[in-house]
Amino acid sequence: MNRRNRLRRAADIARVRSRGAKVVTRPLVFFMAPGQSEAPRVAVPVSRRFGSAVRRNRLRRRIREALRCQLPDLPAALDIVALPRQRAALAASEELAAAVRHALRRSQARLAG
RNA sequence: CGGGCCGGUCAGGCGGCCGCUCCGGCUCACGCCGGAGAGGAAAGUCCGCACUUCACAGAGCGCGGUAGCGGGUAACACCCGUCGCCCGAAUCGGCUUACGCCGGCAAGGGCCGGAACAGGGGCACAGUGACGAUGCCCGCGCUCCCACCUCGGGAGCGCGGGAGUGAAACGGCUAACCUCUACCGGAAGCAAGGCCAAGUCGGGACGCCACCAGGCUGCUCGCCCAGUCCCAGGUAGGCUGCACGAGGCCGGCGGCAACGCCGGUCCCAGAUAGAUGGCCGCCCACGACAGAAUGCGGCUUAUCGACCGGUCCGACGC
RNA sequence: CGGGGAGUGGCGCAGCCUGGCAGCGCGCGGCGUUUGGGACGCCGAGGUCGCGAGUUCAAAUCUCGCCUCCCCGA
Repeated sequence: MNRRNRLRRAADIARVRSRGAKVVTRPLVFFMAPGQSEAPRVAVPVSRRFGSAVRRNRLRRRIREALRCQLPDLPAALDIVALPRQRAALAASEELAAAVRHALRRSQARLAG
């Protein structure tokens, strides 16, 4: 997931979290909103309550990998914030990927409707 | 062979597919090719420096730190050597019926380890007495007084002794109490600091000739300066600082060592919601603690294991 | 990343600087008072002083090293 696909500015993250569409899955909470960029952009905030720097880095990398695998299916100009819940640290990689697919279906239905 | 102790190195490996960051080259561009890519503690932030800003950087007092001696270093509370004190197994010696107790010996480990006749302060409880005692108790001797048949009582002086209490009793302890001596230390910190862009651009207080604002800070002096502070409101972007360094490796020389000098060789992370990941196969003793954020030297703490080296004691063999 | 502060009964705090007894308020338990409750009065229980070393005869207090929590700074 290269730099073009990252949601980087603090203001953008705050905008998506406050105004974006919200989809809740077992391991993750997704916020999605239309963005100004051509490419889809993603941010994964991991707070201190997930443990040490090693544990936080590992959780963020696994979530980002799950998102990267679905990157070709993402619509352009969509900003996503994937916020992990407490049980996300124990979730298997397949569970994270399923959560991403589920969120994508829900958002497409919501945007179409 | 048995036992004790010390030091160092590494931090799963190989292969395949899909991905991330930086650098170099090519390309109008999408992109392609090549190279590099977390730690011994990156951690805690406990010390020491570099660097930057703060009156154009000064003085005195205060305050803080260090502490045998010598050396190393950019510097240190770190490291090395050495002196002193303490700890330190079996075997050994002594005692004991025995359990066991006492004493001494190694490698090695630990020590904020200057000064208590420069001064001030403190030493609870217990105890006659605790920082001082020419004082308390007991015994003996001498003198005097009271009483006197005898036993006796009191005062003073001299000599001798004081079990026990307690950490400590005419001799100490405490400077990780103040203090003294020697040496060191200006303060704040890369969210420091510099440049650019965007943006709101109201109100109040003090000051603008010399003290009376502020700046170097706790105080005094000196110096600088036209702004300083508070409330409300706005911004939360980019570049730089920022990675060639007290640098790594190899060899030689000096030194007991820490370390230094000389020569050769190498370029070795640089993110900014923050780069090392995901999946699969094989091997083994089945993988711990843990993720750079200005850089470096230490200390401390966490840590599954693997390997290497050194040293001391005892027993046996030659 | 950097700077600062605090851990003491169940809760909120004092004591620490200047070392020897851990105390205050609320809460809790029992008794009294009341028809009962509250309030009030009397009595009482409850603390490894965050953890581990060191200095001292003696440490909540002094020194050093850890742990947890909180606050501030572009």
